[in-house]
Amino acid sequence: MPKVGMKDTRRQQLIDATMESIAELGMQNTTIVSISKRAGMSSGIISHYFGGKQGLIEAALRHLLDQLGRELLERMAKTDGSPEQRLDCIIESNFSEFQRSALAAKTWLSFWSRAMHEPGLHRLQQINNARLYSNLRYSFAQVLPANEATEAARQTAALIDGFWLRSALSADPSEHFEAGERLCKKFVHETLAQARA
Amino acid sequence: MPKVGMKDTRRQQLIDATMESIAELGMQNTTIVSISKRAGMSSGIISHYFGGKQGLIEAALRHLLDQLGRELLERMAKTDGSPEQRLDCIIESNFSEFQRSALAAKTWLSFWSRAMHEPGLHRLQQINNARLYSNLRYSFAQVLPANEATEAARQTAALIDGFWLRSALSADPSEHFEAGERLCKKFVHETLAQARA
DNA sequence: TTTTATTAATTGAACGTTCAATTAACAATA
DNA sequence: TATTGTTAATTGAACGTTCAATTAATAAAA
Repeated sequence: MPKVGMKDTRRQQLIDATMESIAELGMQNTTIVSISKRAGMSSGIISHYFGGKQGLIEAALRHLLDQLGRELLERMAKTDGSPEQRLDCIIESNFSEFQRSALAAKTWLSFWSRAMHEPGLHRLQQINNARLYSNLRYSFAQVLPANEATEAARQTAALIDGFWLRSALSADPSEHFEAGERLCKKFVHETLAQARA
Repeated sequence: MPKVGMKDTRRQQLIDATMESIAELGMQNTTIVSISKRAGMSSGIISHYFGGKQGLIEAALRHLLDQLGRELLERMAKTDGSPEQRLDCIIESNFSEFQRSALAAKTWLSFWSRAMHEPGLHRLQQINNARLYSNLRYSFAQVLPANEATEAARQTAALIDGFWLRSALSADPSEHFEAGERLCKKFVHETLAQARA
């Protein structure tokens, strides 16, 4: 059965299976059996590749964060540097196709909840929060005075997370995501427009 | 040891202990033992009063929701009926002293996460969401045209949930809560001011 | 005495981890 | 080319732990 050089493939398959299991069953009911079954492997392989269940959970969150980061870089590269466009980019990458899938959203919310009581996850979570905030603040600060930029960035960050949360909990996440993205942009544009007036 | 008429007292003590345990240990690590120990009782009492752990969890969420609802009614009674003041009331009750405690916030987020996969909790969650949204929409609609009121209500609801979420996850929840309340009100007031202009 | 309230002990299922055994691919040897 | 030795990949049963639920026993109140 074994082929050499399967390490990266297997790790990715297990991470995918982890997110599927969390999205379907919730973190509460996700076990190493529910994960390994979905990946078509045995339960022991998880400890072999990730040192244990906890290691796999953290690797899965790291994967989500990486994907979000890469998404943002890609979109940023395609625009000129105007604050308006950069802010749109940030919003879009947070609501992008990848995020839009109910699978990722549910997984993310499960991580959020557990992050409150598990330092490893909490650290990753805080890094992500800080990155979103500082990206927003940087662009606002090119148009608004310092303290107003701070407030606008906080509001926008909360708006994004809030729409996300409500979408993940709603019966029809994708519809909610679309409305959320639109209304986040609306807020940003009106905030900028008011500054110019 | 047993006294008659202890039912309501014991039930409330167990609900309080449940929220303490969830806030301290997380839902993951909250067991009937961790709850009953905090309440100074034996583990069997939970099944006796709530039919089991799940029944207690749902009762605790119901208690949080009731408290939020009562908080809102109280504040509403103290104001005139202007849309501006009513909106402030809604925001204040969502950020009130009770909510501000890290204990409630963490408990709430744990519930949110589990609500995705447990129909009983999900139902309670949706009722709460709908109530917040319709309260907001009603007040906005007295000043704004229908579709703008809808959008403003959605944005405000997302803002509240977003600040909440970020506060619960932050190192210093109470400071975040304060800033959140202020920035939610700022959004509402500027939205109303723009409509009048 | 009967009922209500409560406890302490017990049970059985479910879970994560570990590890000896197995398999397949590869490399060296003849 | 065929044989053999080596290693990476993978399995799944066994183990110890933890948990929710149940049970039987106990104590106070009516």
